[in-house]
Amino acid sequence: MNFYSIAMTKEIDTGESPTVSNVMARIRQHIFEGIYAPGQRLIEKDVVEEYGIGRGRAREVLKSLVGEGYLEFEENRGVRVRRLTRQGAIDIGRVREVIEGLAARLAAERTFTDEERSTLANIQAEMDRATEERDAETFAHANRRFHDLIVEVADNSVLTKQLEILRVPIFRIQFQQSFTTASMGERNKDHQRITQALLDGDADAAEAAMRDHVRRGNARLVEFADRLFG
Amino acid sequence: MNFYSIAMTKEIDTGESPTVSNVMARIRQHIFEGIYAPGQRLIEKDVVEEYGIGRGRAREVLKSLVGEGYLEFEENRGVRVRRLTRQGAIDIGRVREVIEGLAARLAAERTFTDEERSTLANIQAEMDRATEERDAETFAHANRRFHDLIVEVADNSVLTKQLEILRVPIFRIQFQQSFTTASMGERNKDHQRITQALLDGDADAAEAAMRDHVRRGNARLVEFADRLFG
DNA sequence: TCGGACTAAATTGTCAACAATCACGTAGGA
DNA sequence: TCCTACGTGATTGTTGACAATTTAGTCCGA
Repeated sequence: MNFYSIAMTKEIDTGESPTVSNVMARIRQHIFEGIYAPGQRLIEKDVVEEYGIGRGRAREVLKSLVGEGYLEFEENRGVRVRRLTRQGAIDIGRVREVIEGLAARLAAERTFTDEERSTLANIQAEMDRATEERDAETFAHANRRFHDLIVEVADNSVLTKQLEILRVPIFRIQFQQSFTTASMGERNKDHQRITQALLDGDADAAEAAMRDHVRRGNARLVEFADRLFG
Repeated sequence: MNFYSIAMTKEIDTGESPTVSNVMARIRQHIFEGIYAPGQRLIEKDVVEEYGIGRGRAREVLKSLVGEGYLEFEENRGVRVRRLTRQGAIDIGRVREVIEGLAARLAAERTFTDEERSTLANIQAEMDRATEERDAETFAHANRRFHDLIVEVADNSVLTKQLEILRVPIFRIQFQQSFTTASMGERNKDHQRITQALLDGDADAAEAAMRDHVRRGNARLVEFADRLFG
């Protein structure tokens, strides 16, 4: 499962009313891509028109997304895309650290298939190359596939879902930040350590390396956000 | 914040329609207490009558709880209390292990107030006494307060919410199991280690001890559930 | 006895209309 | 100029009725 393709379900273009889960997936994707920005209100009327559903349905979809943590709700004022405070970012970061660490542990505990081994090696090689060539965009893309692969191999549905939600509010910031090549060398060293531990099947090392990696990322993230927003 | 008192909000008995969040809290509490058993369907009409709200509202409340993970939804068949598969219990257990571990770490990183220190010491003393006297009920109660205190001191809103949801589906099983005095000695030894690490402010030790403790609990839980359900 | 088709009740899905509330601009007076 | 009061449009809250679907029972024939 690749969480960057949450809403890659095909459009139903037959004039039929889209399913509730379909609409939810599309809104999630919009939030993820930043089409719906943090703090932006989602007006029921707009959702109704945009997705071609009734208002009752729209309200239920929005309430579900509130429950999942994508949206905030305020009485008589509807919903808006969840905003991130400085403290919230820190809180998320610490939880994300241990969850991503667990993903690495679980992945390392599993016996990799040959295909998984070569996929991992290929992604690592691509990141090495991108680091060498200071190609931030390629690195960012490979970075995503790297983390996704680990979560996929970890094969824990609870972890997958929680991590998806934890990643949403910081994804945009990470994206902007990723074009800073300054940290690329350090980040790739982390990746190499993680990759090695995974291929060795060393769960302790994999978890420790991943936690260090995420912790450093969190520190950069908070610093970056502070520079942006004061 | 004590997550066992989620729905302790007072009844509004004025004939007024209860607030949405109030109803949600009460349903959560019912699920937690097992009044709504896993797999049990929640019929919209019943919810409407039970809580005195309109059906539209009821549907939105239920959809929110689906989003939060308390309920499962199936098209044209409504919602039911989330069921737990064997694999699901294992997946939850592994995530819970690292989250509770993080709670212990965060708690240990904080400087305890005198009041917190004495509260912790009192709970530990109560558990020691209960273990000595093989008083399973007292032990179970103190055990809850112990884990709640740590989460509260950890003071991380993301952690608090995630842990609350993770605990729901296994709470009932833990409750039945808690009257088994067999593991009480072992469990209290774990608690002592955790308490000591917390009072020492040793974050590494606190996290490690808590993770070991939860991992052992998970193992007992799965074994217990297997005996129950085959 | 078994199984399939049919009916009726229960339940969920959908929609439209109306009420309540909020946001915002404007007019009037000190 | 400033501030309050008011009114209007925009938005959310709520309800009820009706449609679609599922569920459960019954009848009937092989």
